[in-house]
This record gives sequence, structure tokens and C-alpha cells, in this order.
Amino acid sequence: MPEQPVRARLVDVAERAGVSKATVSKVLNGRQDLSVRPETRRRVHEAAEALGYRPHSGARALAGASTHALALLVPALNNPTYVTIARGAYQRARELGYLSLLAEDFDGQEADESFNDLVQEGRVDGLLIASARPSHPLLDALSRSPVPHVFLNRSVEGSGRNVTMDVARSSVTALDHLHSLGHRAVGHIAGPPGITPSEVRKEAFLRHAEELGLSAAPVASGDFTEDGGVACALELLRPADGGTRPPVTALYTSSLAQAIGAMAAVRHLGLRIPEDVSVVGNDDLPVVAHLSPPLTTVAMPLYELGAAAVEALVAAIQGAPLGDVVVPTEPCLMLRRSTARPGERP
Amino acid sequence: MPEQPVRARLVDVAERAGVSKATVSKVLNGRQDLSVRPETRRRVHEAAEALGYRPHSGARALAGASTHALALLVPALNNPTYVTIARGAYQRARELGYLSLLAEDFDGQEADESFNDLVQEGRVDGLLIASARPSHPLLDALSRSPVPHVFLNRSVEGSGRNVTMDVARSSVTALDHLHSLGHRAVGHIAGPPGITPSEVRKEAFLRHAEELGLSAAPVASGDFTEDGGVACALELLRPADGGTRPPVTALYTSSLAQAIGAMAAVRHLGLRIPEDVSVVGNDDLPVVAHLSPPLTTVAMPLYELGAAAVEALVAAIQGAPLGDVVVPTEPCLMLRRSTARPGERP
DNA sequence: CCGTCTAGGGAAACCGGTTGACTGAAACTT
DNA sequence: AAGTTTCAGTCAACCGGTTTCCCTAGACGG
Repeated sequence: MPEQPVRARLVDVAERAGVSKATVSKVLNGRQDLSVRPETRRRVHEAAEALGYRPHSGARALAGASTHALALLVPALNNPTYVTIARGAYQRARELGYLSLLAEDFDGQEADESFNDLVQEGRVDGLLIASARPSHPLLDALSRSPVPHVFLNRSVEGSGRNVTMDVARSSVTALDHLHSLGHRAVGHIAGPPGITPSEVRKEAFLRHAEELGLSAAPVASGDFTEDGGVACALELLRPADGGTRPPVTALYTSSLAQAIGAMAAVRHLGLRIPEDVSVVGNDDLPVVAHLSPPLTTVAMPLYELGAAAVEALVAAIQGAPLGDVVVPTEPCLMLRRSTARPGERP
Repeated sequence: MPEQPVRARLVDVAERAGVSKATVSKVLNGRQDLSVRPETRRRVHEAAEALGYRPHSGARALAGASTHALALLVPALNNPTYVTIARGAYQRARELGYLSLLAEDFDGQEADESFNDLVQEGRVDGLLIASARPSHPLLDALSRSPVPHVFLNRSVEGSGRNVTMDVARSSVTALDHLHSLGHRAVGHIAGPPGITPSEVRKEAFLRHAEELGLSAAPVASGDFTEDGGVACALELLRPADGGTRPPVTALYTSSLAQAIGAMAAVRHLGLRIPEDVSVVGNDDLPVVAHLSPPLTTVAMPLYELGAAAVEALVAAIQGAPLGDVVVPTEPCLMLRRSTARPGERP
């Protein structure tokens, strides 16, 4: 009855299989620089299975091999966008034999801490960085002690290791939808300056607005939060001097939270959605279907983004050359009731 | 110019300080079983500082010491409740010299995976488990190979290691508020059966409803999601046979998402909030202030919960006896516009 | 029949910390 | 003055893997 539920070690497996530590290690890691009889190989696998053997990650890391762990740095977890990305990353990592850890990097505040805890202490083999922004302290740390990494969602120009989505396309999709409904004056609520997807979305919005010949396409920038959305919406909806009606009939926002804030602002001004103002957001999550009215959004391939970033990073760790990647899945318009022809019920 | 930004090791620090590895290790770990001159101590710290020394977590773990990492297992990260808990845990862990990792355990689906990856591979010293539920596979794994752990939010009866909030109090607070507004028939939207906070909230609701002498206090159970809220609200608001008005004038929900779903259901039925139905949710997050109408909620001390759980776990790891803990911070009513006297504008 | 080659696998040196046993010198006792 | 403490730190054996180099036996070639 003196149970000993101690972890099985490599030597235990070796002993049970009747071979040496070295052989077990090589077999389990699938190295082909060693020839073993199929029968031995089978015995080793059987013994490992029977003992529930799991290599000690620390020992492994120490011995010069990798930790088989990655870390995903996101700017804010209360933004569900990043949760979806994290899920995609976790899943794909698992399929590739890696563990994906999640760390919140409050817009650079904690970057150094995380970097130290995770990279310097040798807990991970590489970083998936979704929290990049210009002059982010992390960029410094990375150049001082290089570690494999990719940037996802928010890219770093010229790094040659960006994994992104077709963000420009999301603006085109949203604008085409609004234009086809008859909107000719559309406002865009962008994110903070310097953040890539925000910038790209804005540029694409302005470019396509011109292509469509819109009469007005004003832009306001603010935080990716509800409050940011409120402030920008109020700015964009303020009637021109002497006027009484808002200068735009539709709003297109960079984030979901901004869309929620914008809707609140529209109501606050005594305007109706979508009769007076149509609203289109980005990212599709369960909550948007239960807003009042349900929000039309552009769904982005967030899960795929996380997965693609992991693939790129793991390839890099294994020595493959790195390059920018764009997730092929196209943004997809999710039609709900927050958009309609100007002045009309949905 | 051949920079070598290689990590500084213990021996490097030792060499620079002119002492042995052992001394450095003991000094840096603040062991008092060793006497060192203050001057030596200073030299060691200086050298470590100068070299930016960070102990290799793997080596440390291997040498029998701890990894100085914990893992927090949450059932769903898109529930912002758990994000707040995670932040509290991360921060307090950091203050105690630990790193708190975050893992999503989709209601037991991934528990074994996480357990293997994190515990069996020796990446963490202990677990903070927020995803417990009856017959959760994790409970098995824990009894097979014991590892320090606490349960938070969702408790496990009789485990003697539960860290919780005064959830019963949140029901009392919500009911008192509604009662003082004149509501005498209140419905409760509970979470799935078997989940502790959900059960406790329900019991407290029923008990206090009786104490207040409410004329009706029906309960419906559903998922913690928006859709769960919709279904429960429709059930609770269905007029009695032959009747035409809903049997309750207010709804109190177990989760925030349920409240959002409930609000959507109320609107769907053509009823107004709060004139026809008042709604109170649990947990206070930025988004609730931007709903239509802004939602009255009971704010729970989630951040404190995360912090308290870490404190308890770290104490346990360091050998202290473990016991159930209740976070002392009281739930707090956040008054907004989703509640009013029955039939009245706010 | 002897030498060489190759398949199959083992021995041991690491990796970077931690820890308990141990030592040399100084200070204190008696 | 010799023995005993205390002080201040050192030595070396681990921890559990990985990896390089080496060994051995049989096959094969000549």
C-alpha cells in the first residue's frame, strides 16, 4: 500500500524496456541518426505507455533541447478577439507537440516582466507577439537577446516575420455593404495611431471610400474600448455648423467594443439604429447577436490567425526561413439588424 | 563585435563576485542557513545585477527546488469574469515571486491535457483550479498524482481548500434592492446544476425571497451564456395559463452573459426594461454601462479572489496547512438604469 | 580465413542550478 | 596554550534528460 505515484523517469522506462537511457531518448524523440530494431522500438514505446512517462520539461530544456513551449503575448484579454486567437494558437501548438502559454502584456507595461519570466528563465522556445506597437520595450529586449518570434495581428514593418489577416479587405467588405444599401456618407472609428491593423483598416477605408465616390468619409481615432467608441461616435455624428442632422448615415468601427460604445452614443443622441445611423463592427462573437439591435459585423479569421502564427513560429524554431504570412481566409460579413437603407427600417 | 548576449549563468555571477556557485545560490535565494558577510552579500547582488542574471527555471526545477510557477485553470476565457480573476492571480503571484500561467479548461475537455503538460512535465508547482465541477476528470488525476492545489470560485465540497467569495450575499444584495423598489415577484436565472457559485446563489435567492415574503420567486437554470439567459428569461416571463402579463416583474441572473441574453429576450417579447421588467446581473465590467439600458449589477471581488487564491496556494506550497478561505470584500451593488419601481421609468 | 563494415545500442559527459556535508581560520573558553 | 565554537564559505553529488563517441557482433568481401 505504500503507493508511489512518483513520476516515471527516463531510466524507469529504460529499465522496463531492457535498454539504456540513450536508446529510449532517441526512440521517443524519433531521431533517425540511430538504428534500432522495430522490435526494440516497440518495447520502448510500450514501456513508456505503461508507465505513463512524460519527460520532465526542465531536464529537457537543460540538456540543450527545447522546452516545447511557446508564449503568446496579447495586449488585453478582456478583448475577446485575443481569446479566439489564443485558442487557435493553443490548438495548433498542441498538434505540433508544443504547449502555448498565454501572457497579458498591458500595452508594454509588462513586456519586460514577461520577457524575463518566460524567455530569460528559459521557459519557452519562442514568442508569439500580438501586442507590438512602435517603440515597444519588447523590441529592444528582443534585439538584445534574440529568441525566435513572430508578430501576429499587429505587425512590425520590415521585420519579415508578420502573420496577419486581410484587414484591408474587411474595410472593403463593410463599405461595399453600406454603399450597396445606399449610404454615401460613412464615418470610420479607427483605433489608436501606430497600431497596424488599425492603420491598415483606416487606409483601406479611405481608399475604397474614394473608389466608391462617397460624398464624405470622416475618420476619428480612439481607444479600442467602449469609451473610445463613444467619444469617436459623438465626434463623427456632430452636425456641421448650423446643421441639425449628423453628417454621416453610417459608422464602421475598428473593434467590437468600439461598436458597442458607438451604439450607446447614437442612442444617447436620440438617434435610432439603423433608421438614422447604421453601424458595422469588426469581429463576430456571440454577444453581438444579443445587442439591441443585433450588430452587423465583419467576422475575421482569428482562430486561423492564431494557428498560422504558431505554424510559422514552430517552423522558424526548427530552422526554416521566416517570411511574412497572410491568413488566406477572407473576412466575412455577418448581416444583422444594425444596418439598413438610410432612413428605413431593416 | 562578436557579441555574445548569452544568458548569464550562476557560475558567471560567482566568478564576477569572487565566490563559489553555492554561495551565490544561497545568497540569492535568501537562505539563512548560511552566514555571509554583508559585504560579500552585496558583491553577489551587484554581480547578479550587472550581468542581468536570471536563474534558469528548468535547472532550478531539476535541482529539486520549485519552478516558481503556478497554473490557473479556467473554464472559459471569453467569460471576462475569469480574466479579472486571472489578473488578480498574476499580480499577487508576481509579488510573491511566482509566475502565474493561464490555461483554458473547456469544462473538463482539456483538463487531462493541461494536467499532463503542466504538472506531469514539471512546469508548475501548483494549480489554481477555477474549472471544478462534479466528477471532473481533474479530480481523478489529482488523487493519482497529488500536487498542491486550491479551488477557487467553484468549490469542491469537503476538499478543505476552497477559496470563494460571499456569493450568497450577492443574491441578498440584489433581492434587497429589487424589494426596496417594490418588486414582489422576482425570477432568478441560475447557472447549470452542480456548479457551486450557481447553487449557492440560487439557495440564497430562495431563502432570502422567503425572508422578504415575496409572492413568487421562480428559478430557471441554464448555461452561463447569452443563449442560456434567453432561454431562461423566456421561461420565467411566460404568462401563466390564461394570463397575459408575465408572472414576475424582475429578473436576477447568475452571470453577466445571461443578463445580456435576458435583456434581449425581454425586448423580443415586446416588453420594456425597466418599466415592464427590471434586470440585475452579476459582475461589473465596462461593457454593462454601454448596454441599452445600462445594466444594474452586483460587482463581485474577482480580482481579490484571484489574489487570495494565489496566497493560499503559495502558503500551501511552503508547507502551511490549508483551509477554506472566503474573500472578505463584500459584493457591491452598481446601480444603473435597468432597474426601477415596477411600471415606472427609472 | 581474416579484415572491414554496418547495424544496434551503451557509457558517460554534459546542461545550470541546489543542498547538505565539510573545512580553514578566527574568536572564545577554561 | 590547547580545545571548542562560530563564522564564512567551498565541494561535490545530485536532479532527469540529450548527445557524442565508442563498442560489439555478425555480415560481407576478398
